[in-house]
Amino acid sequence: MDNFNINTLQIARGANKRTGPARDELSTSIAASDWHTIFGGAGLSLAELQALNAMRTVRRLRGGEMAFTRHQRAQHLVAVLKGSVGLGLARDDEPFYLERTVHGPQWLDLSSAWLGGSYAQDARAVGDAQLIVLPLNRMRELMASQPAMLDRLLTGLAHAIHGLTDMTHDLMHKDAEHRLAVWLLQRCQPEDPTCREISISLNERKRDIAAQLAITPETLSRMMRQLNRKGVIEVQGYRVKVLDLPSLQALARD
Amino acid sequence: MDNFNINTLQIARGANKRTGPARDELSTSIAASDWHTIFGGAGLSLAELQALNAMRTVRRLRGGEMAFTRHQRAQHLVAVLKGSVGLGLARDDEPFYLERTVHGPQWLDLSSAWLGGSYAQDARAVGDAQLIVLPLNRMRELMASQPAMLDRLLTGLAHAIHGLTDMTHDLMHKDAEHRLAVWLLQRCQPEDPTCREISISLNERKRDIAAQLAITPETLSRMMRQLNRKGVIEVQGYRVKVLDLPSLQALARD
DNA sequence: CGAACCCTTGATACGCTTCAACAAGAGTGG
DNA sequence: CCACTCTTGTTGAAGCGTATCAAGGGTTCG
Repeated sequence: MDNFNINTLQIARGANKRTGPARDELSTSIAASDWHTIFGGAGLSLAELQALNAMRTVRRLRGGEMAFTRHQRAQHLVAVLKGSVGLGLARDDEPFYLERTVHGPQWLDLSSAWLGGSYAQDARAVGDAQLIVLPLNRMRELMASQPAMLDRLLTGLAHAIHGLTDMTHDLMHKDAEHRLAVWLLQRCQPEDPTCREISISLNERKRDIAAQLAITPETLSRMMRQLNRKGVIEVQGYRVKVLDLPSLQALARD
Repeated sequence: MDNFNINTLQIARGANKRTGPARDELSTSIAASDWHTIFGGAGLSLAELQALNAMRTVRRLRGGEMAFTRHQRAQHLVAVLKGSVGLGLARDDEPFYLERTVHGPQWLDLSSAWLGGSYAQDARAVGDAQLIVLPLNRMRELMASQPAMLDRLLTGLAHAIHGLTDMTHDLMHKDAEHRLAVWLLQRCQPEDPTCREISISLNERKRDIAAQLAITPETLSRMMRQLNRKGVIEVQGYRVKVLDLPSLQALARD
């Protein structure tokens, strides 16, 4: 059958082979657009950009490498610049208890540092990834001189809270099919609405998708097939076509 | 059998009778200790206390009254001063979809206002309660003049994130018995450890406890009986005695 | 080629919900 | 005072949703 191997996506091998640790790099430049994405779209002043670029460290991670663990003291704000990083719980036995995946330019952990303790979760790079690391004390200084920066951080934290609130709500009251529908819709958001057929390409392992939905890979497979049978989507390996958008939205709405 | 009626606790009647709305009051005074509890225990300066008392409004709620709804624009930081307020989803049919309950002096919603949108959830007073309402624009001014206040807010937001992260973690991976054990332990924390018998008094309806644990009242009842049979706790109506603390901790630990 | 990893499918088991019935306390009104 | 109603919690039987276990096939790597 149309059974694609994940290696096509160049993810799993890197995530399971333990290649040597990557070195930190300072020489990488960060585009202003990436800063804007991370800080919520509002206009960053030139002074802010300069200050951020002066304090930031870029850390390159190979697939499977830990970004941080919950035993480390959190003294930095951490964002993902490129690639994907999974948040969850590392266990002695291999399987990483994945709970959430953070993609592209986005905050990875904005909250732990302020509490003066350790990180709340373990973080592991899914594929190769790049991290932006900002020391807390220098961020404090920046906030003192640039009050606008303060709002961006508060907004970021508030955004995280609302996302987690939604997540707990769904976990409490919605079943797996609903959560999958929400996830699929979130994934075909930026597509062109003029195109009649909306197509999603899954660029993670399906078991990682399942983990984020808090279901087993087996259940995810069954859900996919079920939606396929209903004519809502068409699944071909790592390619999902949305055939009946209204139905999918109905499943996600309630 | 030992079937206590909830009315003994003077909660349910107030929560279901729709008594008239209470009027806002400015004349209530707030103890400095309450401010400290809300803002995380660190020392608030005299100037900060004065500013907070100058901007705050105290709102008295009768049982069942809405504190805010997710259709209102969030322009205030809201804390619970006295009583308990439930966060969740109000539905057309009576039953309020309770997801979390906030007790005593504690933040109720610290995040929504920063996003410039509406509240993330509906909030409803469980019994009679008092709210502290702080206008966002005046909090901004205070933060500008008192940099320490900024840290307190960031810490509060970070604390909320960690709590929600734990919640999602438990919902994803832990069963009802575990969550109940965690809840019970959280409730007998401030008790005197020298006393051989730890006793907890449930001052909410059991169905509200169940809602917070994301289980049905029936399941909660069964779990209680199960723990009772195991000799871990002894249940008598709204009085729970912890007989075997180590066992309870073991259930909560993993 | 075998080994390792992935996904899928089926059978079975378990946890929890749903539905229904019942007991007991509190308020209400005759 | 009693009957009636409303609420709450409890208990049991049945059923749904998802996990678990086991087996099989596809692809890539060494």
